[in-house]
Amino acid sequence: MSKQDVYTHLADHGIKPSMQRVAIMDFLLRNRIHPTVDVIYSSLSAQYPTLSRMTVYNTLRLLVEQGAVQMLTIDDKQAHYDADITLHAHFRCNCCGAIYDVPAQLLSPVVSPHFEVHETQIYYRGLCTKCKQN
Amino acid sequence: MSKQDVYTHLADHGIKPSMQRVAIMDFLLRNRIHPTVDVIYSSLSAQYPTLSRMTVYNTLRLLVEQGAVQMLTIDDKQAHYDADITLHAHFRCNCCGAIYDVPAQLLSPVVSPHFEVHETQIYYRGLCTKCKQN
DNA sequence: TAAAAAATAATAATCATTATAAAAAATGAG
DNA sequence: CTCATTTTTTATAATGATTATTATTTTTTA
Repeated sequence: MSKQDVYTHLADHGIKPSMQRVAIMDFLLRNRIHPTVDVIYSSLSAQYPTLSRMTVYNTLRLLVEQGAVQMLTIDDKQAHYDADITLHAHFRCNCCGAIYDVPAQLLSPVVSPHFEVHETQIYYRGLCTKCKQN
Repeated sequence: MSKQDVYTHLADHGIKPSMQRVAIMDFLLRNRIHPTVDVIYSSLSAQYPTLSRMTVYNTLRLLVEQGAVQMLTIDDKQAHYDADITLHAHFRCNCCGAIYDVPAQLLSPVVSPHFEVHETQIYYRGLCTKCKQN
């Protein structure tokens, strides 16, 4: 995953690259931790001191609109973001808040002939290994 | 669905009945529209003028904790609530915001031997019939 | 190179939700 | 039944994620 790959990924989704967009997309591609806006902002602040939290919000909205990233609403407090847009489910630990990828069983895409489905999300919640032990 | 059924439903989940709790549970059982806190509060305000929005929040938290109601995070803006706790999925129209019940295909409950799954949610998003026509 | 457009940043505002504390209602012992 | 204790509800204020607004900077283009 080189910087060039990030440019390609953005271009594939019709997004013009800027320093900030590349940095945010790159962070999401390298850190598959389903970060929040604040995690992204805090992580990039050191390297990009002028970065604004607003730019993180704006960029993520753009990335989601263009289908380069998906937003997870598994956490009722704040949105999480995932650069992996292939079919998979998510597990969130109710104790530590960590979100894990889970292979998704294939679902019939036909919800109803009347509804036009654009997006499918499968969420599991419970306790992760670490938190079960404590 | 009589008032008595509401009392039974609450008792089955270890919840002591109060006028407010019965009213909120009753509303959820009769109105399968996946309402928000505000919809519930507004709908009951006429009949219960002293009802506080806080009581709606508190009661819903209790109902969810006791498993009498499930919270939906399909909408990133605000929580929606569903008295139907049987296995089913949800479809949300991105245009009008309405949330519909969708029969759920059975999912293997085994996410990972390491995770203890307490809850499963399946969300679809897209366009409903009405909004497709416009 | 200058004007126009796009993107970013700083600040303030919004709004769902939570925290806190006071008031009211229910419970229970004597 | 009555007073004290606990529980529930209510009112108010605070929090915090997100959005709106507007100024500034950067990029594009003529």
